[in-house]
Amino acid sequence: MDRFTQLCKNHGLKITPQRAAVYAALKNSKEHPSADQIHKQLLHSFPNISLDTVNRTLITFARIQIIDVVEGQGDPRRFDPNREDHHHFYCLSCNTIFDFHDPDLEQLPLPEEITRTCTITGKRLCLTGYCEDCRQHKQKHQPINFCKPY
Amino acid sequence: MDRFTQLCKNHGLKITPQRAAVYAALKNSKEHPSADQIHKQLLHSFPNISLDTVNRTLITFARIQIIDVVEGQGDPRRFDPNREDHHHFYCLSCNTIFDFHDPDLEQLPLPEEITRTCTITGKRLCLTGYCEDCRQHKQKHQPINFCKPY
DNA sequence: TTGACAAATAGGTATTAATCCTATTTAATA
DNA sequence: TATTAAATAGGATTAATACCTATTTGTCAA
Repeated sequence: MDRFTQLCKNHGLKITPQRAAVYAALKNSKEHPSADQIHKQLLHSFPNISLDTVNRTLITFARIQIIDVVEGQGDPRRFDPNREDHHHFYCLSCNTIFDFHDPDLEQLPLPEEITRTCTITGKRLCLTGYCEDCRQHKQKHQPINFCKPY
Repeated sequence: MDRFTQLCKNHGLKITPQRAAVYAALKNSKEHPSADQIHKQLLHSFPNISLDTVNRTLITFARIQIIDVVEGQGDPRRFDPNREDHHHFYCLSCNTIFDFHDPDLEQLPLPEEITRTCTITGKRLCLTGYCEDCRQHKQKHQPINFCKPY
């Protein structure tokens, strides 16, 4: 039994050709693709596969924590008036984002390969979890995005 | 001349009552609000202000780097098959996200106040900038989101 | 102070991403 | 192989965002 089959069985998910194809497509990608990109790619092998199935399947995978949603994405755009060096904590329950500072982190040198090859214009540590108010009342919002837990 | 007026003048922007109100509303907020939230709030003082104006104004402010867009948000949702500890570099030009590892960062203790009061389920450093391929050809996509530069 | 002009706005329309709805199909189980 | 719950396709809906254009308004120079 392959790994994907095992994962589905562990979570009571049926093993469908569509699911296997979505999983394989994402696993083989280094692009951090969108549902739409995966859908377009799979249309070659599954001419009738729907975008909804692809999106729903990806979200299912994120909920059972076999893949992740890239942080923040898929949510309405939010703005930040604070231009000082700071970092973000995202509460998965109430969607609050609060700022924090971390002088140690600001000092931390970045990997040499990146500083050598790329131009860096911004740096932010993104923590996810449950804030002080919400830690007792988890899953109020059944977060899909930017979630480790579900 | 107040700070907002100064910033607008520096960038050749006209000082309009709408802009001043949007700027003040965001500056006074700790909520990392969306355009829609700011729009609703401003309707009390500007009964005719349009959502487009609020959104456009916020994006203008982000372009001149007096505010920021919260990382990732506003873009179509993208997925990540990599469940190991890793971090993300976002290229502002080609929209590539690539993974990198940083053992030092993984070791770094987080601020005690956060670990004491919150439950942390995820940790990711998000770097923005221009990747090796794009550093010569900046601004190909005129990034709005997650941008320091414009 | 006023006139000219470019820039910004309002409000309607269009587009895009994401989700919902429901009839049909399918995988799992006995 | 029959049953049943789960999953899918495909169309419809919603929500966020961007576009379009006539009108208004800051700005600047006379």
